Amino acid sequence: MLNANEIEEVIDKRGRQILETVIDRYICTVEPVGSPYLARHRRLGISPASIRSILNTLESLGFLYQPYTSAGRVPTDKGYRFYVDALMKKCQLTESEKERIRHQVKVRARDIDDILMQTTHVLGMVSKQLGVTLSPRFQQGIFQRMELLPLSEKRILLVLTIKSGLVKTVVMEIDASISEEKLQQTSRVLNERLCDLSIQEIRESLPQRVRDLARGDPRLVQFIIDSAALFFDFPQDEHLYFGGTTNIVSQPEFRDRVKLQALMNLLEEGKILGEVLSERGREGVFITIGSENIRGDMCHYSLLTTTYRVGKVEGTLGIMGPTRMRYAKMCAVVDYTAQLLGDIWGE
Amino acid sequence: MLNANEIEEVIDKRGRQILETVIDRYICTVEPVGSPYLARHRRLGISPASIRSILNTLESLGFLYQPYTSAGRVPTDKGYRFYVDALMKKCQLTESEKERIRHQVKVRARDIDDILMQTTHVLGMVSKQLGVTLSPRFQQGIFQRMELLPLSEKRILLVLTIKSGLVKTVVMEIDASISEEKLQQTSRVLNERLCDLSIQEIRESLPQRVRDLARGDPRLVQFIIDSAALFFDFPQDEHLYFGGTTNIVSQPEFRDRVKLQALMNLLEEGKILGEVLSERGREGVFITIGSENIRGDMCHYSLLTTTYRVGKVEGTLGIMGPTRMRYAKMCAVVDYTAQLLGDIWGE
DNA sequence: GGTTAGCACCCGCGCGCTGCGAGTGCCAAA
DNA sequence: TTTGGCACTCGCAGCGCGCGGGTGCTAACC
Repeated sequence: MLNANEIEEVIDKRGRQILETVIDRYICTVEPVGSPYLARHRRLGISPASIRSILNTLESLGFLYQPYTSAGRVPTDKGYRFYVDALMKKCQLTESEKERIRHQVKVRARDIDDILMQTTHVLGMVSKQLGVTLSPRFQQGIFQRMELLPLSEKRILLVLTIKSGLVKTVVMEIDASISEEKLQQTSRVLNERLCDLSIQEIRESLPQRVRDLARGDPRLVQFIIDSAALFFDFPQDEHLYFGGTTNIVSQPEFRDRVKLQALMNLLEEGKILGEVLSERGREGVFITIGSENIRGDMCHYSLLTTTYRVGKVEGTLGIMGPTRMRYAKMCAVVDYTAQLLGDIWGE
Repeated sequence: MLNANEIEEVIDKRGRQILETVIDRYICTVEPVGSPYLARHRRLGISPASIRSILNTLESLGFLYQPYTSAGRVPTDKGYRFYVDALMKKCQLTESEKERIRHQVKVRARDIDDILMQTTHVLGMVSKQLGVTLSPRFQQGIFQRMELLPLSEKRILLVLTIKSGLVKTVVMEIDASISEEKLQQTSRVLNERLCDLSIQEIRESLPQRVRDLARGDPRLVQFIIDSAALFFDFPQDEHLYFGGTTNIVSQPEFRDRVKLQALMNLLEEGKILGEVLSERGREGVFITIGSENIRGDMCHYSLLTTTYRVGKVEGTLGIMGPTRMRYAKMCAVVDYTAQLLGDIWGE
């Protein structure tokens, strides 16, 4: 973010006003903006000719470009960046918008999966872009308790609960039959040892922590140690939700079928987008615009994300769309939604 | 399905050959098929003129239509229906296709959710259509065991296992604190009473079955009875997966943006499609073509589904796409995939 | 010097015209 | 009943053209 002096150095006040107007206008109409419109629209008391010369300098600074000779101007990624950093006014959601989000998120909210799904959906709907959510990072959670339940002869259910209230179940297949009593003993002793550690700590030091167990079934303990990677390491476990494809498909930038298909690929594959999202741990709303996204084919989109908290566990949610989007509004939506999610889980 | 005589009554052999060729051709090219192509292609020893007269009768029977005067012919829904019922030869997948499906389904198959997701994805990929899967109908399952685990002061985790190996967890919030011992007692006695019943039976007769319990915590039992609808009734629980949007977006019928958007809506909303799928309990592959689908906007698509089994519990999987699709091949794909899913779960 | 009116010029877009070609229906002859 | 011939239909791609929005340049103006 630039401060006032630095901004002044780059463009003077009139330049900023014009850049802002161009961006606002282009976001609505998706058409190049020309000097006549700017002269008519803004009470700047400036003639089209003067505006043209300002547009010219804005273009030479790389904030605008002309799609072809003697067309109007279109913002560049750099232009949007300047807008976001220096020009954008903070936007508040109206009470009815907030209400709509609150309502939708709570519809049929039975478990965290439901909530995240609904949240993503409403993010998409309200923003008319694509809502994206990454499920909380389980590994940050604090171990609360584990339980081992017999399913059948050789299959055992491991139920892992995390302090924030998350519950995770894994089915184990073990090549030996173990009595129910042994199971209970084992889980009891494991619970004692692992209490209050984070999942990450457990994963890193499980063998040392449980090596010298007196009670419990040694084969089972060994099996759990061997499979620790599976139980306590959830690299792929960050589930990606997305919602609002309906909206984004109708955005004019996706007239081009190739682009649309690329987007679909990106979504369905999920891997790249998941990785990108999981690397975005920052305070506040984190915005990357177009070519600032270097991964995959993301360079045609803007991404607006923030961190939400479910107890002590963190996840990422946000909005993805064409670079042409209402950044101020989108910021507010993302921010409010993340906050709401934290509140709901607090209840 | 018509028998040989009935088929003969409707169209003679030459007519059937021509209808089949038109359909095969149209499926590849997505362009109206004309008499010159048919004369060239098939060694029928028949001139274009004769073919035209046959095409004429096929059209008057409603199997074909002309998109405009003096264009070639395009199959109607009724035409596809006749093709599927009477003309289509059973198609076998090649070993490499089977291998591909097997491989994909098992990638990262950790729990049933993963498997179904992967399955749906591969259904979409192999068919180049949209793969759709409805998760198993939990209510048909046979109760095996339940476990009550304390999460915190007033929150209890209910773990419900079903004979086929499915596991379901629900977090309960109860307005009283209950000792761990009481919990165990309660779950033990409930397990005795509910053993070997189907979830559906339990849902219908839970109060009668547990009314006169001597042991266990009465408040907890009452709470479980009161919430039986929540625990044992999973109307919305049939989760809908879909995969392969990438493919279907590139199908030429979705050039039309409105259609594409309608499709996206159908998918994302999920409700209608979910209902439609859940009503399709039939043996074998069940095919409905275009206007035969009366629900929602489904009348532009064909749906090909079958039932898969996970233990005793059934689910539905299939393929959805434009009416123009390779029905024989798609049948084989759907059939093989369902079978595979049963086998995997058997292991 | 910054601002502005005037002007020549640029270029995408929509429109109408046209010719081509694929395909048809009809008819008369085989 | 089949077939070759023929006139006709109609979508489509290509082309040319004029419109209009927008520009840059220049010369005059404050």
